[in-house]
Amino acid sequence: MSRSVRADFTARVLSAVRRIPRGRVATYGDVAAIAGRPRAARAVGNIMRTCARPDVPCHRVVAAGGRLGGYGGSETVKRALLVAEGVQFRGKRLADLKTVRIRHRAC
DNA sequence: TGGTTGACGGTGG
DNA sequence: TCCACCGCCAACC
Repeated sequence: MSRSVRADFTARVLSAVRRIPRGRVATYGDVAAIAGRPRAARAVGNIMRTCARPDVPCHRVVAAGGRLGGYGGSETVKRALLVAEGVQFRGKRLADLKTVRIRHRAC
């Protein structure tokens, strides 16, 4: 049972990341919340690392505060991908997180 | 089955 | 604004 729950959580996480539109981003916490585990941001990072599937735009998932996070240490690549999608940066952080951040809570 | 790891979040100094 | 500590959760050995 627990395994099914985790598998479902993982599936929801992948699905949530896949739904992030181009030019937008989401924090690990947001993805975790959408998947049903608001406090599983760390687990989301692990899922991203273990799965790392091409159909999952993991580069659109950033850390809280507009920071990039890990991404294997090559944060430059991740930043370049986001910049290519129109996301503006201010140094190592997003220039406007609240603007590009997706909102799963519809108006 | 149990312990460790790690692409995090929030708070305090 | 930056660094360190603690808490949380899934994957891996």
